[in-house]
Amino acid sequence: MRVLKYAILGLLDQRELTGYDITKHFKDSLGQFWSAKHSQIYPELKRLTEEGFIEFDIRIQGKKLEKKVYQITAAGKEEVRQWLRTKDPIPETTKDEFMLKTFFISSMNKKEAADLFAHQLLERTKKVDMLEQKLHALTEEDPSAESLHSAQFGHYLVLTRAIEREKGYVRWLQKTLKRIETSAV
Amino acid sequence: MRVLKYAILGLLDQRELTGYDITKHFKDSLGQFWSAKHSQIYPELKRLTEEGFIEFDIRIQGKKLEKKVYQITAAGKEEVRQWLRTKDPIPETTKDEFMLKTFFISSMNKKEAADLFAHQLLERTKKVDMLEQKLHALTEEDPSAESLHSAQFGHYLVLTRAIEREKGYVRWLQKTLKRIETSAV
DNA sequence: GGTCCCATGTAAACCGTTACATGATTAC
DNA sequence: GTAATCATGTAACGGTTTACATGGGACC
Repeated sequence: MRVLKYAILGLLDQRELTGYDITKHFKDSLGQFWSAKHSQIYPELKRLTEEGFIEFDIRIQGKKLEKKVYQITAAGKEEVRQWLRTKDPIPETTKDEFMLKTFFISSMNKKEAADLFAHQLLERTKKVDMLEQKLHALTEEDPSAESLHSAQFGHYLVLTRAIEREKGYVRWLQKTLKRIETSAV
Repeated sequence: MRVLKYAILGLLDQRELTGYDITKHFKDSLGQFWSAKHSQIYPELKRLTEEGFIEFDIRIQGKKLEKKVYQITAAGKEEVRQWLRTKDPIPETTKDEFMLKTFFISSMNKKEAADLFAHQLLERTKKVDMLEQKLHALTEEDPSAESLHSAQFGHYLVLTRAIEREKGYVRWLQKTLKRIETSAV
């Protein structure tokens, strides 16, 4: 598996980055589909360096703050390309605690179920708004982002996918909430 | 968190089950949104018994095969109800390795990207078919499953949600694949 | 001087998968 | 008899989160 390995190599295949920069990328749009904490990233960077897939320069910020700027090696580039070509089977399970609760809806009364769904609908709607603002900011900044040849195309694709995923969720929540509310007690 | 704890308590709140039965449930429709292997389930059952949320009877199958049939206790029922009422914030990240690769589309050439998307489209389309067959089987077996008051309503909801989730993914894949194929080299 | 952000690490605990291990029952 | 399924467990490993721990830089 070691997906984090490839996530880091993929990012470093675009530009040189510090561990801190990588952490920030996982808090941005990419974080909709993959993320890791800095406590996992720093040891992985150390390991990838030992394996020869990446290298670092130490740069001085200000007076004496040392930071490690990582670059991908030729071996690292080959490793990333091999991973990108690999077609894995799709996972059986995509974990979703809300849907687990939904499976147990017969253990809730009508009000409890309606409250749960209303809350989830509100949260997911807020998320759609947030994502649409991000997409707006991206296309403002780089109007060519929707083109295959833009360096931002991957960024554009994950945002559009995240938006459609959340909108689909919202539509299903609205439909199901109505069904719960209009059914006889 | 301990979501597996609640998944097991939720299942046992519906009916008594063995560890083996619980394992099977995670391979069924519920497995679209939560699952665990038997190697995780048996230790969790032991722990929940020690915590007083469940109990078991030993039943003899055939001549001497002993099986543990677990039942939820009053404390377990209260624990499940408290969890079902809890409104958690939605997770920032839903891990999806294919979308991680998509984010790195600028590291692929046009053919590699088209191949990757075509494969994913095929796999997701097969999954939609499989899920629709399951929904068909469910509504054949219990035509009242779409009603809030059916014991199968939770089962019906997870299936319809899984189908819509996968269909949304398929539509986005088709749209994006077309965009990749029709763009200039 | 304080607050927020930049920057890097380790340790412990927890969650999850793969592999190891065993044996009975059912249906053909 | 033999294969598939029922049934239960443990051990080792790997991935992920939370907490611990430290210090510099930029801005007000």
